[in-house]
Amino acid sequence: MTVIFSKKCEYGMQAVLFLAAKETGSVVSAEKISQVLKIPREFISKILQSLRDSGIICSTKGKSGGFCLAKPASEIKLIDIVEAIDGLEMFNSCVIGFPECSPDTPCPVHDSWGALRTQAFEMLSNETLDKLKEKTLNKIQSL
Amino acid sequence: MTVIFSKKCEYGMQAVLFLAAKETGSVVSAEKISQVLKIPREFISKILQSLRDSGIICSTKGKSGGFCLAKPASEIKLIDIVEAIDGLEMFNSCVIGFPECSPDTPCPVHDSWGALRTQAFEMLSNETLDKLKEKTLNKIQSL
DNA sequence: GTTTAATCGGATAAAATAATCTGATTATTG
DNA sequence: CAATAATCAGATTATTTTATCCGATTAAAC
Repeated sequence: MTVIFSKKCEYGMQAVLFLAAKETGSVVSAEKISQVLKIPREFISKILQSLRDSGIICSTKGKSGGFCLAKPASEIKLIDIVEAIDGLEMFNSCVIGFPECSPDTPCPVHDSWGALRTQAFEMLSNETLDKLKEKTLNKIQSL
Repeated sequence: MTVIFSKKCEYGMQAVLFLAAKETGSVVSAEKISQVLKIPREFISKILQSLRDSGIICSTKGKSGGFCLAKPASEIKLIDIVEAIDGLEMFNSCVIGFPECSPDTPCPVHDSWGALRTQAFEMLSNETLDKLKEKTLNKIQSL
């Protein structure tokens, strides 16, 4: 194995990036997202529901219903999606699994790993969805 | 969730670091490792067996048997343990789960994540067990 | 040689994650 | 108002990962 984010989180990021790449305010169904991103339909539905509960996206029911961003793409960061689905523990836990890895009782790679982890956090915090729009469109076309 | 390495891999790294912190040639039983590192005994046994199959450690059977490094601590890197247990795919797969993420069809964070991933790989490749010996001893005392 | 303390190997169990099923509700469209 | 197309909620199933059990084998110590 070796996973950074859970499947839920990966799919969630893909789906929200997809929504952000659409014209503002346009509504997309779970079915459509499932088809374009090749994610099992019922699974992405559940993930979208939880992201709605977290306030990142909105949903409308009924015919021609679907999902859209809950706020401008410039105000949503990748780290928000990670936090909503997987949580932020990984940014504060030991990479080799020792308990209570802290400056007082550091693991053997505490400092070197800590630096990397901070960089990863900052990257995910800097990347807002609008900045990624064009690249997202390109990637989606290749799927 | 959000995991870098599997539990197996985390435990494996801890155990091999522990062996490397002992005097050269000393043999440690799975029971002892389990107690010191607080890892379920039967589970760490299996992990140690697989690391022996990978040639990273050796085992001797019978009374006063146990495990020890298969080569000098200066010749074992953390990445070797990761490779043996979790494999190296994570260093070549998309962080947000898109298929075929490559320079030709990059995901929206391909470049920024790629740089971090390379740094992580290099860190794990530079850290040999002997360099980490003292820090390992300190950490183990705090458990 | 018998006891004891260890690994070994194969099967099994438990827990977590990923995915699916089903039926209800909601709202648009004709 | 009936048909349709969507979300919603709860239950269930499947798969993977984590952990355990048990009997066999091995070798040291007495």
